[in-house]
Amino acid sequence: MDTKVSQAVRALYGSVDVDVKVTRPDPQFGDYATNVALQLGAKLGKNPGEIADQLAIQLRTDEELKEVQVAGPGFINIRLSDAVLSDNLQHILEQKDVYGKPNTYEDKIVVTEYSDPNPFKVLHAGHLYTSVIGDAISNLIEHAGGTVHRVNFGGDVGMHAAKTMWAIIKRLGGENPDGLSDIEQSKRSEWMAAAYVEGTNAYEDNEADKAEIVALNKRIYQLHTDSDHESPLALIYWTCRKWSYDYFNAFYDRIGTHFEKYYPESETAPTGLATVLEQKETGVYQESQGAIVFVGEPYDLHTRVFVNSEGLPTYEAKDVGLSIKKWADYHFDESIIITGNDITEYMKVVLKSIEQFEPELAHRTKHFTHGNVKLAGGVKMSSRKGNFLRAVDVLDSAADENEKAQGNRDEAPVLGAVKYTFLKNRIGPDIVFDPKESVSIVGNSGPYLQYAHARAVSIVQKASKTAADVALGTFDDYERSLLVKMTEYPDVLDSAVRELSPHLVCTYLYELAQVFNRFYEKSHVLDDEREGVRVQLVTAYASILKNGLILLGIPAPNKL
RNA sequence: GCACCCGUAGCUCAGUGGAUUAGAGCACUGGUCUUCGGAACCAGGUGUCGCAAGUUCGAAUCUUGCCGGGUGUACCA
Repeated sequence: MDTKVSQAVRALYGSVDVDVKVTRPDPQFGDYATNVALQLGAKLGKNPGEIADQLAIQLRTDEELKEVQVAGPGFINIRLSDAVLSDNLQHILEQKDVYGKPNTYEDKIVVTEYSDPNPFKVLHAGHLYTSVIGDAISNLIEHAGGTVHRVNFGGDVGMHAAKTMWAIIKRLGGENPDGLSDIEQSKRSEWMAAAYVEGTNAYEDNEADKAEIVALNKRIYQLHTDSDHESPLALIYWTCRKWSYDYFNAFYDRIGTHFEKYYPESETAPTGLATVLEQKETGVYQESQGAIVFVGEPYDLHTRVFVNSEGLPTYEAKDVGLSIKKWADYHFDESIIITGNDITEYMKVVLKSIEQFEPELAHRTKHFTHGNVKLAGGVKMSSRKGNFLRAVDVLDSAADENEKAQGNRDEAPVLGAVKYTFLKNRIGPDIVFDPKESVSIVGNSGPYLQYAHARAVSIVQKASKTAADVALGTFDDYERSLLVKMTEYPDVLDSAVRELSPHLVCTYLYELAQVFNRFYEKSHVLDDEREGVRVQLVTAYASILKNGLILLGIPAPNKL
């Protein structure tokens, strides 16, 4: 449609520099609309209404357009002919699940990094949120032709690990690895989460404990440097570290996310440290007050510590190491790091420092941020106080809700409800989550769409007529509005990929389902004289719904 | 203090690099249908689009200044 309008403009006004924009207006106005005449009016100093009239005359010569009307100060509203819509329907049916596939990332290698939980800590609602977001974005890029490598970065060393380990050792009555066998498998993650809280409180409240934790932190780094898997401390550390990864993997299995690679900080730290020390010689990093920093002020950023005065790499250096490792492992065209927006400024400093010695790497790296999950009523989550939402709490409350309504504990609608709740909003602002209200299973929700899909599939399976039985010809109003809505899908995907905005897909699918439900309410499919046509419409509709849901990471079973 | 993000219906949010009458869901009230699978459909809104200026034929959308909330700002991650 862009092309058609552009051609009409060129035919009448030559090569005017104008940004031809075609939108999808309210269906009562048309299938498409453009305000190009208003733009031209301003540019050429003519009456926009007259320009619109002339363009309309030009466009009416196109047989593929059924209606071209001028409205208001110079908008042009356009409707497609039924013949074109028939072609579109055939196209959807033939292409099936690849209908509307954009090629934005064709032949591109993309590394997406998200979720990033820390071993020795609990998975909270924020990890679930960022995992769902990261997954949907990865899916979108993949669908647009990219080769996507999903990776996960996590702190298996550092103060949080030391805090947890300190409390664990205390609970074991010393560095006594045998005591770990008393902890039941199902209790392990909770037990470690409690140890983290205990260690954090000790660190904040007691100077002597704090000193012990700081010392323990260094010893844990040393375990890695020495490849120590034998000493009592090492046995405790490696066992608990494995418990954490088991816990993560079980969780990712449950939500259907799979990472190709974990980058534990213990592996990126040495690379990061070495790089920072090396680049200190070239002047990228500087010594300051016993630490090694990157001075950000010349770039309108702030100064951050990369190696602390103990000689240990901070998160900054570990991130430098991570970037270098990812670059070496994948030689990506684009690296997308998806995190909360609280580290936006931090990441700018890290990337700016990398840009000094590895510009190509920095330029190909994109930091994409989302808001934080907040509890309703402005309650702040605090792991210390224990009033935070664990990731499993969110899933379990959705499961309870679903059981109340449907009487079963199927996971598909639970994932649908949770993921859709997280994805339907624009990525950026904080999202408010009310554990009591839980997640929605009616209205604009995942289960609504899953159900809509299952119902459509069920109808198709019962149909006796197929596409071949009927000539398409013309469409009635309900058929037509469904079909027009379906032709919008490629545009939606294109925007969603360009803007990495899964919520555009959510909004669209919901609107599509609403249009379908209106059609469905008024138009009988089976045993109707128009069964052949309608079955095709329902088939195409189901394939788009399924495609969209899968892109969002939401299961779309044929039966619920 | 400085930097960045966010203020749209009672609540949670859409609103595409400007436009035809600012829209959904939830909640509330009423209705539809002897279900092609009711997780449905239909009807019901007097919203200071945070406030105020500015630019324009036209601003929720762009600019500036305020107000309010959040986050970040050197040895945590």
